Amino acid sequence: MTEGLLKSQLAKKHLKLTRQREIILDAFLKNDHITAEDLYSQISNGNIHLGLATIYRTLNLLCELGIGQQRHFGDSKVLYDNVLNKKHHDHLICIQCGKITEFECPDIEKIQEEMAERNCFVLERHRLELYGHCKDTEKCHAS
Amino acid sequence: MTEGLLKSQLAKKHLKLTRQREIILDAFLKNDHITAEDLYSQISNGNIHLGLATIYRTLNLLCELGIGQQRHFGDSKVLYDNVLNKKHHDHLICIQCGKITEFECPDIEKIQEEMAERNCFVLERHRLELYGHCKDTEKCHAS
DNA sequence: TTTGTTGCAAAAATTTTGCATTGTT
DNA sequence: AACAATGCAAAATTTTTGCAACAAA
Repeated sequence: MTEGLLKSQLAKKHLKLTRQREIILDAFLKNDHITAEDLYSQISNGNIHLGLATIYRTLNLLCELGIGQQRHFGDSKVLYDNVLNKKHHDHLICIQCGKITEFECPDIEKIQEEMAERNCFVLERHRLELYGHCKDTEKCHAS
Repeated sequence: MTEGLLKSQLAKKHLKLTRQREIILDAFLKNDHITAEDLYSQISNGNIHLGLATIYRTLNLLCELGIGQQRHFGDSKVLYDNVLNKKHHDHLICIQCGKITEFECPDIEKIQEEMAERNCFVLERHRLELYGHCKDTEKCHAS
């Protein structure tokens, strides 16, 4: 299913389906947000060796195909967000444990449209990140 | 006035007021958002030479003092946002001309609080960026 | 067989750090 | 005099690129 997807997406651009691309897509889709380096480690742990450059190239390719999206979240490293079969969403990031939760909020998006218009601006896309403390684990319950 | 501010802020931390720090603060406050590299160029153009490392160190210091804040905006370079005497604000970024406009929106912030709560999350801060096309100049009016 | 892809190492790009020297308090 | 800051060059970090060998169409 995903293999088929990848293949057809690649075919459109006259690109080739390689074993490496299959491996990377598979690993990528098992995560919600991951860095190139971490994906590299995950794949290495499965005793498959791929060059880090290939990971970067493929991750960027997945973004072009609309399967991934780059995010920052204040870190120096880029996180690749798996957006396959997902609607647009924003993120809650726990400052303490690093947990990332996705959410949607049509109400906010509506107001954003208004804000854009008020500023003579045609909105294309947005990025909203909420940082705070999650109450999920003991170490994360808010003070 | 700003000199006094800088001096007193530094004194609190047993840090010293140097000519370089004055120059950098002055230049920084003339901008709303700027990269370290660009600030370096601006200062160089005034025929003053400072090391780039000093710019970085001082910009980071200004962030610790609450005068600046780091931002990403999707670029690889960090933008330093001048927040002296400003309330919290978010940003509209023009994809075409790069223009950055600041805005506030209490309505959105209210909903953010609700979203955080609904997700068992204590909100600390947020980051909202709207990307699109501004209608200000000919080259930027939306299609 | 043609063209795209990989792996590696080297390069790029951005930011930080070590250290001797200099400047502030 | 004591301590912090600067400048420079070197290092660190993250990502991209060139190119020869290889694999897919």
